[in-house]
Amino acid sequence: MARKKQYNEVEVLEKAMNLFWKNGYKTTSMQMLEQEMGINKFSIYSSFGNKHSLFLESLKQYKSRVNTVLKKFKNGTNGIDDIKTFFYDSVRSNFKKENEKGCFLTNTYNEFCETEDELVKEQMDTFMNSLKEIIIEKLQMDSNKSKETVLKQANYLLLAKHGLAAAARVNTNEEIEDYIEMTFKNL
Amino acid sequence: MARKKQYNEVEVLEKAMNLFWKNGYKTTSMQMLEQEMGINKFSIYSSFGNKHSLFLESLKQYKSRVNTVLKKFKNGTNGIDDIKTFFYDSVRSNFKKENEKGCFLTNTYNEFCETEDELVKEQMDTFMNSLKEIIIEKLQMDSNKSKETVLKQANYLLLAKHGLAAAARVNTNEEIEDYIEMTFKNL
DNA sequence: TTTATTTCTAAACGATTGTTTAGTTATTGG
DNA sequence: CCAATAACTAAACAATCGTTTAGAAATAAA
Repeated sequence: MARKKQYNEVEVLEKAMNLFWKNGYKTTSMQMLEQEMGINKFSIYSSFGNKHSLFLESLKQYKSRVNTVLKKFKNGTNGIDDIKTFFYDSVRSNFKKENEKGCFLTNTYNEFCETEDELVKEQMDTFMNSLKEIIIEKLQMDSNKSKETVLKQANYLLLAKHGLAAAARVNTNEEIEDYIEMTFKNL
Repeated sequence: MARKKQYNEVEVLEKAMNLFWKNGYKTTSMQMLEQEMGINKFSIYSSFGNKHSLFLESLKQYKSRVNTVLKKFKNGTNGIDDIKTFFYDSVRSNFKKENEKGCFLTNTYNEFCETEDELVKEQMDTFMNSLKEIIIEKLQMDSNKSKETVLKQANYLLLAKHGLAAAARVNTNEEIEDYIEMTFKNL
């Protein structure tokens, strides 16, 4: 028995996510969010609480999107080749778009690694850990590898993935492709 | 015929650099700088102009420090081994310290890559270009490599260096060591 | 149509941002 | 010792930050 919301909460969250993704947390102001989301500050606060919780929601939204890629990754049966495909899939979204924003999670990791924001760090860690698990799983498919080698290579690939995500913002598609190919030559 | 400065400009600049290095530009406030540098806002402004120019000075200070490592790198005669040594030297400072701040230039690159701050970008580009030049030079010492291979490997190493710097903030010394060894396995 | 309830607009909130200014303190040269 | 000059302290500046609030507009049920 009252007025209806004139916006879709998922749609405006998606827009907020893209803005945080591009500019980071600190640089993105409520004024910018207002403009990008197309709704009033009041509406933002009534739907998402405050800036920080809106950021956390954006992170979760991103993770649920990434989860699709992660599931495909997990379900593969080709060992190292699956990891390579995952690397390509991770930067694939950037290949199409005009503006490369890298990986939202990695960007956030870099922005928050000196802070004491436990909520954000928690979001990061759960993702990194599940990623590491899958990579180890894939590497273990090759029965020739010792346990030590598996762990060493997993660390290598995790760090390479982190670096790739960071570098994907400023490098060309060709450079990125070369990098991935070279990375897997070493295994 | 007047009062003397009660602080050393190079010393306080070094302290400002460390704060920017750790927290980035946006997160570091004048209040934080006041406290860290141990001098009043007035003194900061009279010595360095404003926050932005203080940041640029901090970048230059960092670059001049890195230049020592870069010169050693350039003067080597061992080709790829020199590059590897340079990679180790680049993260060496982190090995000792309690708090890993990564590479100030890479951190800045990541923070500013979506902005239009030409002065900061200029500082970044000159460094990246000179780095790429040296890497190509080193790779060319191996006369077996084709021109194409050299360029491809140079791009690979530059991206790996970028990624390493980004990851060095959140990874352990062991992981970093493993990563570098793996990176140079098949060049 | 009226009334209750919710969403909207827009202005204002206190706190913090980077920056400036007025006034005090200290040091140097005469 | 005195006067001139530079560096200090501390308060205030306007602008912007994230956040809240009061009142108008709109919609559903009676």
